[in-house]
Amino acid sequence: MEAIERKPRSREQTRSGIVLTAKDIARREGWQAVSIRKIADAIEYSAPIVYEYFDSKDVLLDEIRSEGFRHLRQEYERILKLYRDPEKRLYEISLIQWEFARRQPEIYQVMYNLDGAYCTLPVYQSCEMQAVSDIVSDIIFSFIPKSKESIRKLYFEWWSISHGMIMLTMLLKDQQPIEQSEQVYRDTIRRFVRGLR
Amino acid sequence: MEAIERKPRSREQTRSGIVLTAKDIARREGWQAVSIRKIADAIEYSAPIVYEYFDSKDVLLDEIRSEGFRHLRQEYERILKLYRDPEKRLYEISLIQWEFARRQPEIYQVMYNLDGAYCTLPVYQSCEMQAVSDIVSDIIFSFIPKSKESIRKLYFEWWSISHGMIMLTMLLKDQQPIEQSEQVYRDTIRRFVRGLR
DNA sequence: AGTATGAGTTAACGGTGTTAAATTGGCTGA
DNA sequence: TCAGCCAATTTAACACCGTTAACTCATACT
Repeated sequence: MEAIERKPRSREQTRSGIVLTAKDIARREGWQAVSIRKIADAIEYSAPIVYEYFDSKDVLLDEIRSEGFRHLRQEYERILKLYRDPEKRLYEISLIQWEFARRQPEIYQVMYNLDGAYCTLPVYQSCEMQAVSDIVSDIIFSFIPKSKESIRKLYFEWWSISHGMIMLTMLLKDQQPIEQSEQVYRDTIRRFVRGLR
Repeated sequence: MEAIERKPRSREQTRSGIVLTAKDIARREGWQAVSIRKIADAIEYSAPIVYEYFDSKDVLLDEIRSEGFRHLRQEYERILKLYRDPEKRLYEISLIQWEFARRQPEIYQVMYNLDGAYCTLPVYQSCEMQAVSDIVSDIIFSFIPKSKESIRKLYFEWWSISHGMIMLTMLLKDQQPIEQSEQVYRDTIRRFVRGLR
């Protein structure tokens, strides 16, 4: 029916092969080097095949981005199960964020259109991003049950500190040892969390 | 000798025309839409002419980036002349940073490779960026003359907060009124500056 | 046997950065 | 006046890009 001799792969395998290859090229050569033809070569198909799985390169990038947010969400929820103390929760979730950006920088890049990664589909209003935002907002709320506006503001602050430090660390990665950056990150987050009491 | 009838322009005029056009396209259509041919069309030349002024697109982007840092530096120094109090200085410089990113987002983008802007030349170790870093570091030092490492850490923190908030504001610009973001920015920076005492 | 289906390919369009070759036009020297 | 040169500028080309239409071809069914 469908089994070709080249290399029998299910539709799902091919699809995830595309995603995997895109991420692989991005990791090794940067997002600006990721092209449909290069992906097709790697999965041993011609370029138009990719379009049977993704309507456009934009949609492919969006998929990878969503995948990133879903992964982050899972990790967040793992932390929620592990700890009950809001202070501990927020601190550990911040470390998860750091680890994620450090271990999979190419995913972090495509999530926020950094360093040549460019996906035109808007990040905000994506339910995957909303989900991770909500988790953090909820933790902050359980901390200090203030008005929605206050929570929003504090979440805004938390995200800015975390994301800002991650970005600067990426920028200086050849200049400043990562351990040092991580120490500053931990200290600053800890101070922020303390400050919420 | 050199005056052509098309439109007599000096070498310097043509060069700045290229830069101006690049920024203009970036502002209106985003950096991913900036192409050598489009720039050439706008300045009424053919594409190869651009290469007589800039060795590559990368170098052109780098020039615009450096210009951005130089502009920022000038504004910083204006503040230094205006105020002597370190607290006031750091606060006002933070506002300058905010204003700059708000008024010329396309420049801010190319400075840090955001949203499709991508320049492969490294930002760090560029003396223009070093200059603005030094100004802020010096202010922090005059605040609390601690060790070089402490200053470095505090500068790292300041930059992260400022840059993080600016990025998140750009991300949410259609979601959240900019006045609200600005209020949070001011508050957070003020708190940071106070915290330095 | 003949045809329809579907997977996969090739070829094409208009775009990109970049460079070599060709062209133009004005000036100089004979 | 005309040949020749030089500099400015353009055309044409290369190899890539995202994307789509048209084509091939083997299989399955009538």
